Order: sequence, then C-alpha cells, then structure tokens
Amino acid sequence: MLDLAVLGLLEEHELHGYELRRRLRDQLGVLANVSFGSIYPALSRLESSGAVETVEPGPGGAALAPPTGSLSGEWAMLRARRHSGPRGRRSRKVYRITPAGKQLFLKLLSETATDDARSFGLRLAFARHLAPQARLGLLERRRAQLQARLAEVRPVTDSEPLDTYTRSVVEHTADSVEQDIKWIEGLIAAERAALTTTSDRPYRAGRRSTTGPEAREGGPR
Amino acid sequence: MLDLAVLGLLEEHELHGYELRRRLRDQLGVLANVSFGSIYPALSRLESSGAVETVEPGPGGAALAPPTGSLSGEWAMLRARRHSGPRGRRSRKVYRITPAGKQLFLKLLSETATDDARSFGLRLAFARHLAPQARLGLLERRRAQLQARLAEVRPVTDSEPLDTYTRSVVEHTADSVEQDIKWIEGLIAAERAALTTTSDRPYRAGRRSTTGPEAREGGPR
DNA sequence: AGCCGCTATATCGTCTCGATATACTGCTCC
DNA sequence: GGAGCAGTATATCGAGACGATATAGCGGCT
Repeated sequence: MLDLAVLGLLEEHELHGYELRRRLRDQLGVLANVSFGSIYPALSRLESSGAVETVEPGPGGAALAPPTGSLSGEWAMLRARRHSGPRGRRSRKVYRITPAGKQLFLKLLSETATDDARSFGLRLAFARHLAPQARLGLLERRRAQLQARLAEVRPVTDSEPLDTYTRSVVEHTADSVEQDIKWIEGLIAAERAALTTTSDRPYRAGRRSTTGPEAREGGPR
Repeated sequence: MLDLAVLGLLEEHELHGYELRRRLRDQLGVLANVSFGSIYPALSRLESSGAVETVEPGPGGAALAPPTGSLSGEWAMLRARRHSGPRGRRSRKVYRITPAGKQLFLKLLSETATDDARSFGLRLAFARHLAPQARLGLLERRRAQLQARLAEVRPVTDSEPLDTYTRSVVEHTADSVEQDIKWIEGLIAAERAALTTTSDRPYRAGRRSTTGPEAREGGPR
C-alpha cells in the first residue's frame, strides 16, 4: 500500500524519504502517521525492484530536493550543504520514479481491491491518473462496501443490549460510515455529470484544478 | 491491541476464536476485519503467557459455547457434536480468562497510549471497567490528539494547491476528524455531568442512549 | 453423488509499526 | 563561547497484523 503512495508522490517530484513522509502526512489526510520504519524499507524495496532510482547529485543539480551544488572531496558527493531552502540537514537520498515504476503505479492503482479507508483514500487521491470509467468503478465499489458494512453494523445497533460505551462506539462508527457514503455519493454524482456533459474531453486535466466536475456541491471547504 | 480486545470480550463470556471474531466484527464497530491470522496467534500468545486458558469440556458442560456433552471415543473430547444452537461445526477450543488475564486486561486498558481510532474505540468500548476519572482522562487525551491532527491538516487544506481528488480526500478527512471531536465532546460533557451530580454512586450506569450528552444515566445494562 | 457454503482452526510470508541508534546543524540560554 | 536542545535525515530491529491458503466436518441442494 505504501508502494502505491510513494510511487504516486514520486510521479510528481523527485523526493527523499523525510519529505515523502511529510507529504504523506499532510497532503494525504488518510494515512497520516506512516512511520519511517515503513518508508525506508518501502523505498529500498522499490529501488531493488527497479521501480525507483536514486538521483545522483551530479553537476547541474536536480530540481527540487538536492543541494545547490559546488561540492568537493571524495564523499562530499553524498552531502548536502548550504542548502538554499530549509535549514541544515544530513545527507539525503533523493529518489526518482522510473518508467517501470510508472507502469507499476498504474497497475497498483487500478488492480488491487479497495479494502479499507486508507487504501481507498489513497487511490482516490491519485484518481486523476485513472480513466473516467475506472474512477467511477472505484467509487461505486467503495460505496457498495460501505453499504455492506452499514448493513452489518446497523442491526446490531438497535437489537442486542450493549453497554453504553460500547453502544456509543458502534453508533458513532455507523454514523461515520453513513457520512462516508454521502461523500462518495456526491463524488459519484459529480463524476457522472462530468461524464455526460463532456464525453470526449481528454481526462488528464492535469494542472491544478478547482476544476473537476464542478467540485462536488457546496462552496470551499 | 488485539490482546486487549480478546481479553475484554473474554471478560464477559468464555468464547472460541470464531465467535470472538464475529463479536469483534459487529459488537465493536471499530476494528471490524480482524483476520483469523491475527486472532489465533493472539490466543496462543495469551494462553502461553497464562492470561487465558482453554476450557475442558468435562462433565457438566460449560455455559456458552462448549458441547452439551455425551461424548465417547478417545479423541471425542475435542469434538463438538449435536450442538443445541447453530448447525454443524468442527471441534472448538473454548477460552476462558484467568485472574492474571483480568489483571493484564486492566493494565492494558489504562496504560497504553491512545493512538489511533482503532485502539481508542476499543478502549472506549471497555470504558465501563475504568474509574470515572480515568475515563475522563481517556476522552480528553483523545480530544487533544484529534485537535492536534486537525490543526495539522487544516492549514494544508486551504493553502497548497492540490488536485481536486486529493483535496476532496483531505477535506473529508478533516470533516471526519471534526465529527469525531464533537462526538468526544458530547461524551466528555455527559461524563462530567455524571461525575458532579452523582458523585458517590457506583459508576456502572449503563442503559441505552440515543447517544449524545445527557443520555447515559438511567438503569441497568 | 458431487458440490457448495458455513463453521472452525491453523500457518506462512509480507508489510507496518514503534522504538531506537546514528549523524549533522543551527539556535537558545546560561 | 560552548553546552545542550531541537530539528532534519537515514537506517535497523522485533513484534504484531493482515491476507492468502490449507485443512476439516457437516448439512443441504440439485
């Protein structure tokens, strides 16, 4: 699951582990709290499978993360000094996605089951890489899952005699699932609208957006 | 985390793995989806550490899960046949909590950090085993965590330019967190009310609720 | 007669997590 | 002015959770 997340972020910029984690935390609300104990192994894994490669900070200095250049000494190549942006740091390994990685990314994105909230949220966050009907499929599968979940929990809520606290937890869980369903339904509606009105537009959209299918109902945030 | 869940359920009834899983799924809305690949190892772990023991289906037949008795043959002792309730099944191992287990349960319940939604939900579901002020502490810690989380996510939401889908995910996550905070705050209010009005009553309380503040007072479980 | 589906337990490999160690830099505070 | 703390950065390890899979008995359906 982390593989997908890492590849998705690397799809846009080349990044190093620490920054990757930061973005995972606040750019992708779901799966905050990914630990370094997950990220670094994931990166090694992806590197040894050829989906990702480290960026050599050679002359010309790469775009985002690497140092501004002008290094000397035999191991200085691995050091980042006097960095333009943020403050002092240790040597970094900047990763870049490879063509094989891009392929793997698309495969992971479409293929795997839409299990839990985390992996669904992740997939949705990268949904712009999906064809419109695949996107719709993703949303509808998720809705079905949530409805099934609700059907499973609801009966319990108002039949079995539960302890107050337990009951409160179950009820709140059910409410959250209902919220989620409404959200998904809004997205589905927007998606369908976009599908019918502009049936031939290329789906990359790209660019920032605000675009979307008139961004799911109401105003900002 | 599963240890706590298992002990908590075993605190009420003796149960076997399969049933344990069922209850985990629909009695504790959070952490549905616990797999058998987690439960059985957890039970073995707990058994070998003496927190739990298997119930021998001796004469007199135990209460809930074990067979009704009348077995023969040398290994028939491990078989459940002609069970009164549900239909045919395979041999079961029914587990019971030990005094050491009860102690461990209380330790796990109060001690560990209130990290994620899962483990918080779990702790709250068993909150009746906690003293009122410990309960309040649990709720307040959780609230603080959620608020911190929100403060972390919110700024991102309305500053950085994100892709539509990504943005939607982040916003929905933030909304969910807000919901959660409201829920917790309701619980805190109710808890405080119970604490001030009936400062000496035993803290078992119980009773259904229709949730929310007020709620929680009335009669037996 | 064969097969499906449900109850039930068990194991295996892979992934994730949390704790911990290491390294370097810049800032604050005494 | 230098000691120590806080922040940036990578890495490893053990423990636990998950998903897939195997096994097994039983009942019912066709």
